Amino acid sequence: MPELPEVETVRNTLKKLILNKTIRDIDVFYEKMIRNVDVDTFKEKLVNKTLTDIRRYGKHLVFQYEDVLLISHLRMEGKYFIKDLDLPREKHEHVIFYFKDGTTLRYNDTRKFGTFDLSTEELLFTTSPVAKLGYEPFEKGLTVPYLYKKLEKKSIAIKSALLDQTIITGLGNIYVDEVLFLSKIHPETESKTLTKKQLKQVIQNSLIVLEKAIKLGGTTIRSYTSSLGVTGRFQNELFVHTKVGEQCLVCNTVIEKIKVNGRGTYYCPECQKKNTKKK
DNA sequence: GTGACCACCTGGCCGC
DNA sequence: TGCGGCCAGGTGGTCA
Repeated sequence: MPELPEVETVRNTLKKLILNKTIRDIDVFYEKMIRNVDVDTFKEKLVNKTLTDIRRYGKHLVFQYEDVLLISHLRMEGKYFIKDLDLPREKHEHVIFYFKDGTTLRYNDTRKFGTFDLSTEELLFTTSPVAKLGYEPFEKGLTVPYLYKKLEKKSIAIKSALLDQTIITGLGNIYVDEVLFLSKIHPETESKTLTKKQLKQVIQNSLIVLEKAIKLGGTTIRSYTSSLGVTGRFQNELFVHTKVGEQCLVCNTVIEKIKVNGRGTYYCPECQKKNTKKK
């Protein structure tokens, strides 16, 4: 599923291919995807607008169409494809943007989980989905004191806390497993018991994992593919995620899979121990 | 304020 | 072969 590195790959690919294109028309085949406006308003605001930039905040893509911002979240299986006008619509293409040059941008989403919101520069950081996001690992604001403050009263598992986009934005199920492995922290460890040294490890390893994943184009597990079928190579670098039954590359212990708050979670029971003392 | 649970949605897989 | 049930999971909403 697309996480921050995959979304960054999509952004870079789309930026090369559709920047400066002007929308002629839009077809919406699954109206529930458009969240904060009705479909008529959605079209009215975007038609005849030219794409001037594509930004990314966490896992959200923000298409800047002059004064209108189109916020797209790919959720589980969202993908963009650029196709010629005359190609027939495929089964899971739910939104099609028709450009004036005869090409189309098609949003394809098998599970229909993806979302679109409209916003403006003024409202982006106050009322849009982007406004709720915490710091990305790349941002200077993500510091040990910040994370300590956010977690000091939380009894939830650290795995759940790192998936909370209002604390750290950009980490998803795959990368949280990898970050916790590299940090030698058991995924069920109570968040408030983490030491500052461990939090430092979490921040450093988040940065390492995400930077490497972006460099390799993200992770291709099951369905994820970025625009035009570009696939990532980070799955070859995974230590624990999806490795259940395989030996840990560090200590040779068999990797286990558990559920943490309903999420499939992979870890090494030898390398990743729960904290025994409160800090 | 916090945390647990559920709904959203469909394809793939498994057992019968 | 066909069918039913379960699983996958990011996010938002609800409820205790």
